[in-house]
Amino acid sequence: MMNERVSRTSTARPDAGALLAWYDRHHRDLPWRVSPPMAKQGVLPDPYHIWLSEVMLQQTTVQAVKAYFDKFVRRWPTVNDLAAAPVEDVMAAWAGLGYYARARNLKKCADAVASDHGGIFPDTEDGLRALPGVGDYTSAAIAAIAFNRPSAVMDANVERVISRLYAIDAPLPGAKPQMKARVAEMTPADRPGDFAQAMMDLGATTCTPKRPSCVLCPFREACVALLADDPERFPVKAPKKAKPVRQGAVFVAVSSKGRMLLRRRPDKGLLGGMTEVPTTDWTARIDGASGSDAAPFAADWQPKGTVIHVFTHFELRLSVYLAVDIAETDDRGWWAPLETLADQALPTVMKKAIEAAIPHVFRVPKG
DNA sequence: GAGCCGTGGTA
DNA sequence: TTACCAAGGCT
Repeated sequence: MMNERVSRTSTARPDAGALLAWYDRHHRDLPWRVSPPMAKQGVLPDPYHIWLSEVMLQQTTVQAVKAYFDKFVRRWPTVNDLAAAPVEDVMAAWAGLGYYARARNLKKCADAVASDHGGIFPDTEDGLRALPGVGDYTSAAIAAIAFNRPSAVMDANVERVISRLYAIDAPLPGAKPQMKARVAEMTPADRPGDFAQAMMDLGATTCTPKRPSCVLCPFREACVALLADDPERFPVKAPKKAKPVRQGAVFVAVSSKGRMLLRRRPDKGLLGGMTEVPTTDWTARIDGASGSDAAPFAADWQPKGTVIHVFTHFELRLSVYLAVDIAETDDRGWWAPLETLADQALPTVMKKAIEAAIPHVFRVPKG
């Protein structure tokens, strides 16, 4: 034919079938997932497992989530078990995973499902979207994966795949609606749950941010960014702001009975509802060390160096002080035996500070 | 819409 | 080392 108007300015249409075939061969085996052969026989996963994993996976890597998912399911096998648990236990179990509002909302959501829905998760996107901690992405993901509904599921992986497939120049997050419309038109009525998981697996393992493995991609003949030989240019994002530096001091007090003074942070805000050692406010950096004059009480505070911890929107430099053989008179918190520190709801920054004051204290054996 | 909200892995 | 990024939601 004479239809040689350039080799191929137009590309093949993205084929959901090709992606599903790729998924059948290259899917990841994950603890909460039903494998493709089972899924094709109509086996659906436990909605509780999918909900729990999806909340844990928000802005968090699969690698980090696996151990926490196993721990939660072992300890609370059903959503009713989680609803019956004290929120303090849930926060302590979540400690280290970050974004602690997720843990508070996880508990609220479990309570709502147990109380208002008889322990049964809603099976529609709108019904799920009304639950605490379940937003646009998570409601669509649960509806698709746990209930096989044809929801348009779009996370950061899918955004990357779609932005490259169509070479979308508009920057995120403004381009989200445009991208989601593309996802919706691609989502098949058959196997929508596997399709959603396939898109995310593809983004995580093949259509990676750097050096994507385009030669292995089921969309390689349709991808406009690859045709232009520059997949790494997408997705386009707004530039990020520099992180300011804040500083403060923390005070690790150990009593003559071998217990450490701990407190509970306010429910709202940074590390909300989590456990801390007494600390100053974390303020914009000032010249000169903050010193031990801001300690919760007078004692022989010994400087134990500085801990640097990077949060999402600022870097924190904490001066660590230690005092020992203290009388347990401070009642603005509780005195915890050192061998129980591992059971406390201590976020990572606090564990780092405590470890700086007392090396290896988290390995003090019980009994 | 934009800022807030953790942590650990990777290049 | 620095920078980027991860199955986002809430206000």
